[in-house]
Amino acid sequence: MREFTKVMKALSDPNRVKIVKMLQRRFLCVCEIQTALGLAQSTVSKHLKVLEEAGLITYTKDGQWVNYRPADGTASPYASSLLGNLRHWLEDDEEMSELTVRLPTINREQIRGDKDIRKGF
Amino acid sequence: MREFTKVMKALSDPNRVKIVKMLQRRFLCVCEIQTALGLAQSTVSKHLKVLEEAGLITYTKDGQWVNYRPADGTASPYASSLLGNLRHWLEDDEEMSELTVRLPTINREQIRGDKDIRKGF
DNA sequence: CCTCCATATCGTCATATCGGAATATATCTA
DNA sequence: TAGATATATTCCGATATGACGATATGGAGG
Repeated sequence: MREFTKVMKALSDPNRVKIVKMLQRRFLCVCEIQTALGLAQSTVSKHLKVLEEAGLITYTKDGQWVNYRPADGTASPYASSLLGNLRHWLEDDEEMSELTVRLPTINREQIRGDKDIRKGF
Repeated sequence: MREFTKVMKALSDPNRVKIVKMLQRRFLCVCEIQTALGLAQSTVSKHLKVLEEAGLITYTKDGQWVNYRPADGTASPYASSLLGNLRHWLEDDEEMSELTVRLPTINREQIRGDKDIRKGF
């Protein structure tokens, strides 16, 4: 029961659903997700933890970056099923469409560059 | 998006999941659900409203009673899909098993009788 | 070792949620 | 109509959630 409700709760927040669906297009680091959603870095980090503990996503570390991607489904059958459905669900959602268009323009190098600009370099 | 997260949120509470799965066995009135779950009547009524607004359950009035049952699925494709999965999901769940055993012993006439006993009749 | 960068964690605030008691509403019955 | 019953709604308190800023951690490179 707890395992099931944990997956439901993880997917009951729009921003977390967006994260999952973005990751189904390509793996992303925290700062890329932060840029895409326009949230504080700490907020994104907590959302990712919730999704990971529900068995919906996983990650691998690559130097200073942490790359998140959808879980393979071995962690939770409920997560696995929902991940399958989410591949086609919400494809016509307006908020998601906008994100999907912007996603290819977002990358970690660009983000670093933007920060330098803000600092006056 | 909102339609989807509403279904997820509705199913993120253990008591609401129990209600849905009980209704998949047979239709129930509010007082029967109240007895099964051991919650206050107002609490059950509120849970039922959340489930109904998510498109997961529906009801018909029968005199003073309101009979709740699973929705037919036309309201929400997300609700419909989850209802399908919930028919087999959590069948081995311990909390659900206990409920399933007790469910046949619960009926509205018995509940009315119990109240009279408490009042000293 | 020191600094920078990406990420995680902590503290805090506003709001949402779940629970119950009390009350309102609606229906059946005497 | 009056009273009893079933359900819905309202009010309130305790806790959970989501947001942010500030701080801690950990790796990369000088």
